[in-house]
Amino acid sequence: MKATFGEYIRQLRTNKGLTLTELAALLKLDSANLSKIENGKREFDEKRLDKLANAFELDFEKLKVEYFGDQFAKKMYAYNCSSETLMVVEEKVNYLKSINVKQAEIKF
Amino acid sequence: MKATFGEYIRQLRTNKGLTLTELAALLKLDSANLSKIENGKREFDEKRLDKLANAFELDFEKLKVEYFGDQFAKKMYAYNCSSETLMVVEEKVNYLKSINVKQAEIKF
DNA sequence: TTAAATTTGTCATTTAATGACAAGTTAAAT
DNA sequence: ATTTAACTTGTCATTAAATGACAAATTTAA
Repeated sequence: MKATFGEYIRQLRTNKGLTLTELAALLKLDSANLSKIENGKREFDEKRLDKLANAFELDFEKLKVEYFGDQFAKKMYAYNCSSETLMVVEEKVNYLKSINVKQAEIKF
Repeated sequence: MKATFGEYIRQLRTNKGLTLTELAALLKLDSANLSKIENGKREFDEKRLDKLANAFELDFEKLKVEYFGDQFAKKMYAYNCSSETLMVVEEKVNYLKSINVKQAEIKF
């Protein structure tokens, strides 16, 4: 998906023929703020990801990819992080997993 | 670098034979809070990345990779994001570059 | 055993995120 | 052209999260 998260939501919404007010109601937020979200002027609150998934019957795992992918990309772009950053993320995720495994082993 | 950002700082610090109090002074923060940072109980504030780079004569670009890599990895791990997320990040960074989104204010 | 170093707990303060609503603009329909 | 719904923008009070500060407890090393 080559778009910001805001653009992604707008696409979903317009495809389904919903107005800002209608979708905002489903997401339990103000239509003015949803407008800002779609236009990249506010962040979508991760607490509403489940409501978004329900509204459009989306696979939640894929939605997370879209959402967090957007978040990380914005930061990387804003701070001009080299693409090497992503390799390091992969390493570090594995490291965190390995530590967690060790902790779990100690428990039992 | 296979470690959390806190572990990374601790390594730098102990290699140089500094105490928490000494490094904390260089970073303009409380030694108790630096301890929490090294132990992963608080976040290192990005406003201090420059001070950290100075304290240890680090390449700033590499430090950013380490720092943001850590941040993203923690989130990915906490939310169990699939590794596909990183592909999406790459796509989205390119997308942001292509549409030349106005850069956020960068503090360093 | 004692002094320095580190860790932990707590809380007031600062800072950022959010909700809410008014006012403005755009777009479509008649 | 006027009206109406849809959308955008601006602002501000409130809420929630991050941070600073310091006391107290624990660990480490001399």
